[in-house]
Amino acid sequence: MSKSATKVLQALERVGGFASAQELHLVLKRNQESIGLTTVYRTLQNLVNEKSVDILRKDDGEAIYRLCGDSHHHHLVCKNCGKTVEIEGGAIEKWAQKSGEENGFREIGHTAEIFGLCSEC
Amino acid sequence: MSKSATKVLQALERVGGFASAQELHLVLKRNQESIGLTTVYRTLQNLVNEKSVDILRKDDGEAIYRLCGDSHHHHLVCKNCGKTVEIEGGAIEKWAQKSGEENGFREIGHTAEIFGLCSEC
DNA sequence: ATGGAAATGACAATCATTTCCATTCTTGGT
DNA sequence: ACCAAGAATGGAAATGATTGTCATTTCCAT
Repeated sequence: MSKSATKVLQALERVGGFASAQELHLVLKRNQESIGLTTVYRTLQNLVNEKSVDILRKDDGEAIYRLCGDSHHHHLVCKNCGKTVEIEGGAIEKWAQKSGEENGFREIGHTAEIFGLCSEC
Repeated sequence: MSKSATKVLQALERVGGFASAQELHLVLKRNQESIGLTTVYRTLQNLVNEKSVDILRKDDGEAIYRLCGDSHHHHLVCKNCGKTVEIEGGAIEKWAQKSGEENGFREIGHTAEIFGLCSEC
C-alpha cells in the first residue's frame, strides 16, 4: 500500500485543497504516473481510515478529499458568474466546535459555504 | 405537481425523520399509493427548492430528506448513526453576512453543517 | 531463489439519481 | 360539455461515482 499512497498524497499536495478521486486520478495521469482508478479509490479509503486524509461530500454527493492539517478555509461563491473568494472562517470554527461539544459530540468537523451576487453581477 | 407533493409529504410525516427517496417510494408503494420513483425524486427536488424539505447526505453519499420547520437553522449530524440535532446559528449568520459584504457581494446566503460522533457512537 | 501475503489494475457489477419520451391528466377558452 | 396546449407522470434506459472480482505483479523474509 506504500507506493500508491505516496503518489496519492503527492497529488493531494499538488492540488492543495479538496479534490475528488477522479480528479486525483487525472492529475496523476497527467504527471506520467501510472496508477489505476481503483487503486486511487482504495488508497484514499485507507488514508481516510488512518486519518491522514479528510473526506467530505459535495452537494451532489460526490466525495472530495484533502490532506488533514491543510489550512482550513471556506468559499464565497457568486451565484451568477461563479467567481470564488477564499475566506478565513475563524468565527465558524469556534461556533462548530462549541455547538458540537454542547451536544456531546466528538471529532467535530463542519462544512460551510457562502453564496451571493458579486459586485460585477 | 400537487397530488404527488401531497403524497410525498404524507410519507415524510409517516416516517417522522430522515428518509431517502428510495425509502419514501417504498413506503408509498406499501400504502397502495401509486407513484413512480421518478416522480418521487422530482417532487422532492421541488419541495427542497421551495424550502419545505431539508436535504442532506449520508456518509455513503445517498441523499436523505425530511420535513423542515420554517425557522432557519443548521444541523449537527452524527457521522456514524445519523442522529441529528438542530442548531441555532447566530454566529454563522453574522459571519456569512460580514464576509460577503467585505467582498462586495449582495443577496448573501449560506449553507453550513456540523458533523462528528455523538455520545453513543 | 522461493513461497506466500499484500498490492495493483482492468473490467464488470452496483446503486442512486437523471434523462428521455410516450402517455395521461388539467385547464382555460369556446 | 368539448378540445387543444401544456404540465405532470412513470417506466425504461442512461449516467456517473464507487465497489467488487480476480488474475497478475511486487515485496520481503527466509
